[in-house]
Amino acid sequence: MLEQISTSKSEILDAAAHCFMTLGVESASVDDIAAQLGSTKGRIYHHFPSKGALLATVQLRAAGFTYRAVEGLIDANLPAVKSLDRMARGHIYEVLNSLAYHKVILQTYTAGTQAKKMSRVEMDLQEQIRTGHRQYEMLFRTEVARGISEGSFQDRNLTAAVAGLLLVLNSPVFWFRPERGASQEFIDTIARDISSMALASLRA
Amino acid sequence: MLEQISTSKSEILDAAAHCFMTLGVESASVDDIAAQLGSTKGRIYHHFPSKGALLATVQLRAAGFTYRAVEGLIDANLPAVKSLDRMARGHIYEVLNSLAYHKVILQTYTAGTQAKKMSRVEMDLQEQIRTGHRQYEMLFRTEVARGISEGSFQDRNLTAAVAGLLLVLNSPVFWFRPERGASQEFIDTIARDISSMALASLRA
Amino acid sequence: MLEQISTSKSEILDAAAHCFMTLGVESASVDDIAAQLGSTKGRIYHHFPSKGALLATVQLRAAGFTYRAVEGLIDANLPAVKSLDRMARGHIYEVLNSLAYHKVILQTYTAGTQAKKMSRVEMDLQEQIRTGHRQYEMLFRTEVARGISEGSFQDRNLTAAVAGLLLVLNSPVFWFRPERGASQEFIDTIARDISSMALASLRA
Amino acid sequence: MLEQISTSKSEILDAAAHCFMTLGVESASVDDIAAQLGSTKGRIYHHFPSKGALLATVQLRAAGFTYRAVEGLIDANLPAVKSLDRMARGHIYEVLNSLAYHKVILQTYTAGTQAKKMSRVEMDLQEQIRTGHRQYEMLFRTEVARGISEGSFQDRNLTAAVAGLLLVLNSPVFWFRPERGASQEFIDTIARDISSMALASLRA
DNA sequence: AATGAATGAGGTTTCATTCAT
DNA sequence: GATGAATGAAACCTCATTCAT
Repeated sequence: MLEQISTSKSEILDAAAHCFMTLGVESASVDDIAAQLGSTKGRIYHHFPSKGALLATVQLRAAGFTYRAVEGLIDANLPAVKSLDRMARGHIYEVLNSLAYHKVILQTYTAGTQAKKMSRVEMDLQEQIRTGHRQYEMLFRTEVARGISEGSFQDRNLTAAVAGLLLVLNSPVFWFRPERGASQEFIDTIARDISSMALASLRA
Repeated sequence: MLEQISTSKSEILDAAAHCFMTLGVESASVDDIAAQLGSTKGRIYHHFPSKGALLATVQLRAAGFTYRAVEGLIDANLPAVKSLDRMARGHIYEVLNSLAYHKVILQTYTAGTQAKKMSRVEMDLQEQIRTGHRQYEMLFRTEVARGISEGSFQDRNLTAAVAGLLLVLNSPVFWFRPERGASQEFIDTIARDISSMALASLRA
Repeated sequence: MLEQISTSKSEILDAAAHCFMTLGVESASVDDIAAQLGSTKGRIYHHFPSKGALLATVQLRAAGFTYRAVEGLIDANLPAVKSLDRMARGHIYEVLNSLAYHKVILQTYTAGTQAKKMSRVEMDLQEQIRTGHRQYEMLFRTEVARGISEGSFQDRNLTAAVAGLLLVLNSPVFWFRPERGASQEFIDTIARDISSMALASLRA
Repeated sequence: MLEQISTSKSEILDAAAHCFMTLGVESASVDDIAAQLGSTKGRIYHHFPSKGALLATVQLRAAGFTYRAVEGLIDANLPAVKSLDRMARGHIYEVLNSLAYHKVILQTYTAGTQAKKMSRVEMDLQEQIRTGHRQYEMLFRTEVARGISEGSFQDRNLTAAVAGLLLVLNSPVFWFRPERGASQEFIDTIARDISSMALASLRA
């Protein structure tokens, strides 16, 4: 899961994420991404077999970012509410930090469901993405379940509860504008408030 | 603001909303919409000057749906929590009822912000949409503010609180599948639970 | 040749000439002409079977304008140079007077030669136009020939000489801007100078 | 101003000029040009951003042809009449030599003036064209002015005189048919006669 | 590793024309 | 006499992709 990625590839992924974010996944052309890179399409096609594969790799990377950021924050010795608060804030910081990537994920979530034809490579990547997403969700699922059994949270359908939780944690993706130059203080406030709202929605 | 819309135009809007929802706003072609209508592109272009204008009109309609549904449910005589609960449920019912339209709104929210070139007409429509959105948000903002002053809600940044609230209320758009034939009972459960979670997230 | 034309038809022809002039024959759409008229395409198609027929009728009218204006100015009793000067000025005044129509003629002259398929009606009209044009040219041809035999003009190929003469007489069509509001005095100057240059080019 | 143009680009320009000439600027489709090239539209759009830009480049090239041909023929040591005669003949030879290009120029001169919406690139090219045209006109303007001061030409409005002069020099564009295989002798005759007529029209 | 030329499929849009009313 | 809806052909343009270098 932690593939080594070359500098050139990494640059391409950053440029792609930026373009997908600013122009939209569908509107951004491979030429746009090349222009952002300051080179030509050829470079991109040398490293990625198709636009779809490039997109999928961006999504995979985004998933990896939050997974690695949150994984280490889980603390089974703390009450679930405390542990989840750490995770929630970690998630939010990471989202704000690699916003372009997470905007891309969001778009693919909301886009049409009726799949267009995909190559084999793209289907494999999509499967990896789904697996990663399930694993990430499981991190939260476990802690929410613990919170319920500890009596801190209302005993609701786990799937719905976790979905709602993650939705709120991702909410800055909808409205945060990094180009306006947010202060660290502002970011801290956001992380604290959103985490607090998200946990409040679960409370008994 | 409540323009009369001809039957033919209305049919086109429904078909467009359906296609935008199932295929995605960008992927759905004008031909797809025409096929859904069982007629030709020409019919669409006779009534709408561009795909962008058609999309904007769909969005405007979606906004009108929830506005009209919720507007009448506000009750300033009730405690804010009660009034907001009525509004929240009304919103959810309307969203589930005209799901295609709201899926479209969601997509345009998450897509790229860096405008591609728009015609005059499209810019005017976008301005109308923004205005309508602000007005709708204001309905909730007022009641949330009242709830805070009544002491029922935590005193948080209003903008963030309302944004979070509406996001949760719109969450079914992400996962609800009407094609699976939801029972009225199920719909009632959804409306109740989501409304409850949304209000819980605001509570002091 | 002097068909009676109804008021409605005449209005349509004026609107068409105006649009053809300002937008170009190809760029001007039937809708543009209808808009200029303040009515809809239907009105145009009620009176003219096709855009091509409408164009041809405009051209025919333009030809008629100059023919009728110049015809009566010929004076076989005067020296050819004098007679031609009267004709030349008459032509220029008429061109400036119905500029839109003459701009249209010019465009069809310069456009591509490889005909697109024409309906029967259009071919008939085109034939009428060619006939009219030949007749009009003949008016000048006769007088130029007389001028040569009188020794006032250089003995050159008649066709080339008349073509050159008419080209110069039509030259204001290329650059005259009626919207700048030319004074009668300016118009008189133009008519005199151009006529003088045109005749000078023939002189022995 | 003398940009180097690749072979492929040059081929495209020739094909475009040919199609614009034979079919008319508006009637000729990009597909027609591609067919003339024996390749696909894609090739054209790889080199030129739009049909308008392609057209403008053709015009620019045409302007360059005559400018370079005539520039070196000016001889301030000769009487203006002689110098202008050299220029006039040079212009005519060049026009006959690159007739397709000059037919295109003519068409754009006579077409509608009310601009349809143009991209930035096209507007820049149009500006270059206008500048080039003014410079070319200036070459003749200077010599005509000299001719007037030398007493060889009638003292008329310079703008009108030069416009008339150039119109006559361009007149073969209206009627010359290269496909009929003109002999060198015929071409020489044309150049001599037209030059003589054009200068005659200026004479005192 | 990267470029630049070229392709072809598919997209949006325009527009002359027909037709029921 | 005139309108408004609808059509279908054809236009311009975009863009993911391939390939020779």
